[in-house]
Amino acid sequence: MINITLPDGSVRQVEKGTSAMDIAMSISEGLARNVLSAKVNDEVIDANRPINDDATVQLLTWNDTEGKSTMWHSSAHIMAEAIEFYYPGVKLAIGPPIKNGFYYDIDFMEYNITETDLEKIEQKMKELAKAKNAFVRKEVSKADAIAYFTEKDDEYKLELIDGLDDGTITFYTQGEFTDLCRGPHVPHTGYFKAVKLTSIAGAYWRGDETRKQLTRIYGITFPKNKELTEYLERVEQAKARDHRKLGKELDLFTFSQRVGQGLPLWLPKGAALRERLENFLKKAQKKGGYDQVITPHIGSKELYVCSGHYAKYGKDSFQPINTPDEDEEFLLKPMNCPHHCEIFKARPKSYKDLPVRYAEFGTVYRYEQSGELHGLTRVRGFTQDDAHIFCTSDQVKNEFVKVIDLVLYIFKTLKFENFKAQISLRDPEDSEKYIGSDENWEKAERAIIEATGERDLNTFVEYGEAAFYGPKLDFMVEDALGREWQLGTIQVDYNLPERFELEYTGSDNQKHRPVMIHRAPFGSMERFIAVLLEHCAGDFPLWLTTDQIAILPISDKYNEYAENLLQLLNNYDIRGFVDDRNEKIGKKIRESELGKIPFMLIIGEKEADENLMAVRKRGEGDLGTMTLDQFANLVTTTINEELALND
RNA sequence: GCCGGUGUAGCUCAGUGGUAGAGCGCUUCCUUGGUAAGGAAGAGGUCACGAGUUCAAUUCUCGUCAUUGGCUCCA
Repeated sequence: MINITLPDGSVRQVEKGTSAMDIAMSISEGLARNVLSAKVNDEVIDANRPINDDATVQLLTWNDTEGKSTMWHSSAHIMAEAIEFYYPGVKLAIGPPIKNGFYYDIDFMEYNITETDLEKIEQKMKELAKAKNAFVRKEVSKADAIAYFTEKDDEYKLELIDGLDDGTITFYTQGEFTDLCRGPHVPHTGYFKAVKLTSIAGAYWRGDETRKQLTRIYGITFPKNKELTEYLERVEQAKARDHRKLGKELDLFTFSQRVGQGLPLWLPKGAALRERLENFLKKAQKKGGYDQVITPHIGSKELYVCSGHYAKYGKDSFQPINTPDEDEEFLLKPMNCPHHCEIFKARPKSYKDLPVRYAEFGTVYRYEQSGELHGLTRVRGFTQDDAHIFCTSDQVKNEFVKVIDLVLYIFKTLKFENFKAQISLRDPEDSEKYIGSDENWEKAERAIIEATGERDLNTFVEYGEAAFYGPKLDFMVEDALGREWQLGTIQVDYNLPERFELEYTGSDNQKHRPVMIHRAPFGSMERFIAVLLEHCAGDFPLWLTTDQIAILPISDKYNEYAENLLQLLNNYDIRGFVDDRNEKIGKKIRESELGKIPFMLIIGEKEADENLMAVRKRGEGDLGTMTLDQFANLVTTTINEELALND
C-alpha cells in the first residue's frame, strides 16, 4: 500500500499501481469524467499512469491551467491525425499547447493548404473525438524510435530524437496515429466537443530563420460548444479595443502610403494628447533632477562607429545620408545615447556634478523588417522618452531604484496593474553577441538584480534578452489580445562610457569613468499610447483625454451662451467644444457618450437665465445644475486625484 | 525578410465577367426640441496600383504597394 496526499491535506491508502483516475473514481464518477491529467509530486502525468510510491496528487480538470494544456496538447495530436488522413506523407515537427490552444508545425511537402481546408480538418477532428480512441503511452528505445521515424521518413522527429537520451523516449498512440511525445495526454480523444482551427502561419523549424519554414496551424478546442462561442466573442470584443481602430475613431493618428511604411502621422488630437503625456513626464522628471537637452535627428557615421552601433546594425539600418562632400556620411539617429555622451563630454565634470541626468523626447528611426511593423506598437520612426544618467559606481543602485519608482508612478497613474518586470541578461551560450568585458557585464547584471530587490516587483529573468551593450530591466504590458509589449526599460551600461572615454574628476583628483544608465519609462510615445489606448479602451483619464467637456445647447437660441461658457471654462484650463449642430439634445448626448467625453454640459433656457450649467457625467447620468466655480472645482479635484497630487 | 489573409464612398461593410450599393458621416432645407438616434433632399467612388487573359475585368491570372494573423528580428 502507498499513501496518497490530496490537496485538501487528506491522506488515502491505496494499492501500489493505483492511477490518479482510480482515485478520482473512488471520490465520484462525475469527478472522474472531468479529470484530464494529474499533478503527481509536481509533475503533470497521464491520469491513468500507475503511481508506485507515496505521493501528493492533484487531479487536473478543465478548470486548471495544466488540465487545459493537457487537453490542448492532445488536441494537437488529434489535429495531426486528421491532417495525416487528408495529406498522407506530411512530415510533423512539433505540436505543443500554448496559452490559448495549440499548434502543430508541419512540413506539407508538395501539398498546398489554405484556410478553406481547415474546415474539413475540424470535421475530421470531431469524428476522431467521437471515436473516443485511447491515448496509449509506450516507452521505446532510442534505436526503435529512430527505426520508426526513419521508416516514416520524418527528419524533424529524427532530429528531435537525436537530442534525447536513450531510456527517456516515449511514444503516444491514439487510433491510427503515433507520435514521439513526452506527454501527458488525456485518457482518450473524446474530451472536446468544439474545435476551431484559427489560422495558418509560416514558422521556421526550431525558430531558426536559416532553416526550412514549416506550416503552422493554430487551433483551440473546448469541452462544450458554448465555451467556443464565448471564446470567439471575447476575441471579437478585444478587437474593439484595438488601438488601430480606436486611433482612427478618436482621430489620433494615421498612416500614409506616400509617407511610407511604419511612419505614423499624428493628427491634431493625437499630437495634443501626446504633448499632455510628455508634460506629465517632464514634470515628474524635473522633480527627479533631470535636465532636458535637445539633439539633432542625424549624426555623423563616426559617432556610431564609436558607439559600436554601426558595426552591429549598420547594414540593417536606414542607409547613410550623403553630402556634396564625398567623404562625409550621416546616419538618421537610431538612438539618442551617443549624442548624450557627447553632451556629457562637452564640459569637464567633477564628482560633485554627478549624477548628471539628460532627458530628451528624442525621435529615432530604425529600419524594422516590413513584416514586423504593427500599428503604433512597432514602427520605423518613433519618439523615445529617453534619458541617460551618468553617475559613479556607488550611485548606480540608488539611481536605478529611483528610475524604477518613476516607472511605477507612471504605471500606477495610468492604471497599468498587470505588468511584469523582465530582467534581461546575456545569453550564456552566445558571448559573441555582446560587447564589453565580462567583469563589467557582471557588475551591471548584479546592479540590476540588487536594485529590483529593493522594490516589490513581479520580476522574472530572461537569458539572451539583454541589449548587446548591457543588461536591462524591461516592463512588459499586454495588449488587448494578450500580446506582450515592452514599454519601460532601464539599462545599466559600462560600455559606452568606455567607448566615448567619458570621465569625471574624483575627490582624489584622479580621472574616473562614470557609469551610464539608459532609461525610458514609456519606452516610446507611440507604443505607450497604443498600449494605453487598448487598456482604457479609449476612455482616457480626465487629465489626459482630448475633450473633457461637450457643451450641448438644447437649441440654437443658447449657442451664444454656450460659446461664452466655453471661453470661461478655457480660463480654468478645461478643454472641450460646443456641439452647436441643429440636432436634438438626445442625439447630442448619445454621441458624446459614445465619443467617450467625460462631462456633458447641457444648456437650455433655465441655465442661460440663471448663469448655470446642467452637468451630466458620462456613464453616470445627470448630476444636476452647477455654477462655473462648482464645476471647475469638480474637474480640478478629479484630476488631482488621478495624478495623485494630493498624496 | 518569410508563410497565410485582406484592399469597394470620409468611416463600417455588402456585391457583380456587361464601368457599383447600404448604414453612419458630410451639404442644403424643414423642425427649436430638456438627458442615448426628429424629418426631407443632395453631393461623394479610375472598386489600391500596374500588366495579362477576354468582345468586355472592380470581379479571373500574375506582379507591385499597403495592411493584417503568425514566424524571425527588435539598439
